[in-house]
Amino acid sequence: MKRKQERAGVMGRGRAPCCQKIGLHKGSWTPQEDIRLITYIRKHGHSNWRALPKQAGLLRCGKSCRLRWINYLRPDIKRGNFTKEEEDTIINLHELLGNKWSKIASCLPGRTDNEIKNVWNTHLKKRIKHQDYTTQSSMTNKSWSEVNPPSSSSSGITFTEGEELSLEKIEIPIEPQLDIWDILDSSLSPNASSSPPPPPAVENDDIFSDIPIDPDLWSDATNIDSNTKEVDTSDGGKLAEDSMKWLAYLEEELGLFDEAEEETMELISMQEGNSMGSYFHKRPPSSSSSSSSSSPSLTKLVDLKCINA
DNA sequence: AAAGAGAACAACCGCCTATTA
DNA sequence: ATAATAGGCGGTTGTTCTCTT
Repeated sequence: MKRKQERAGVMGRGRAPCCQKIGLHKGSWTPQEDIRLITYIRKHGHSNWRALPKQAGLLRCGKSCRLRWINYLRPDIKRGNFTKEEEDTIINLHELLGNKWSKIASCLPGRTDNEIKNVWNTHLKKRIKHQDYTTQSSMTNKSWSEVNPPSSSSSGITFTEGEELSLEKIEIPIEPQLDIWDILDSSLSPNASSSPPPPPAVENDDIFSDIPIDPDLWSDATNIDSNTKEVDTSDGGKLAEDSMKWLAYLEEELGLFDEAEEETMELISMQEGNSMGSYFHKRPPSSSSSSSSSSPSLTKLVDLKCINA
């Protein structure tokens, strides 16, 4: 940390910081910031990360917002332990691509490059070292993939004889990818039984009233485009209700639950066990790595040309 | 029950690349 | 063709959690 401070303290030299404004928040994101970011992106999208924090009223730099969204808040993030299949896929792809985490991540839907990088650095690397060690005595002059041929029951990546490193296509088993917003929307139907309320199409700005914003910090932020506030009042009642449900759900997941809102939460408690919950768990249960209970239900052909490009 | 060690994870930093003016 | 800018990527670090003693 000290080194960082010293480095940061060298003004006037080197590359300019991405954020000119001082006074921005750093470190862990608060639940309030998360809600603010989610709500803003849900409503306006994220076409311009640099301008986003200003317009969303966040005291963060755009990069920080982007990272938070991509690595944690994105609705299609798959959280929880990596399956054996996913781990084997990472190992195989790392063998091919090296530390190209984003490319590896592109072959693992729902996983982020950061997450994959962490998994690799924490235990996959060790596992490989161990495997190398245990096989060293009997195997010589063999690549890792030769020593550890992917079986059809593990990684799902198929190596055709003679084309080990020139894959055009790799079969990667993936979980069926559900659009979280579809899941949420489906929860509105009378028959829906296990999904959280849908995110609102319109934000309720009142929820931010407790978040102090320094008006000077974003002094040029007063021109938040009111035209982009696509408030559709034609169905205002339902939208407001959706907003309440969605925000209440977020608050519960983010630990902001207020007993005074119990009434609202009753709506949500009926939907426990929903898949959305996994997206907001503070931290997945202790990851003694691979779960053995995965059952890939889809096999996707991934065109590795995108990787080679 | 407390302390220490190690593991896991979120987030930051700075460089690189693509895009735009 | 060049410079400026924003987005993306990979390496690294600090904090928190879990396990062991």
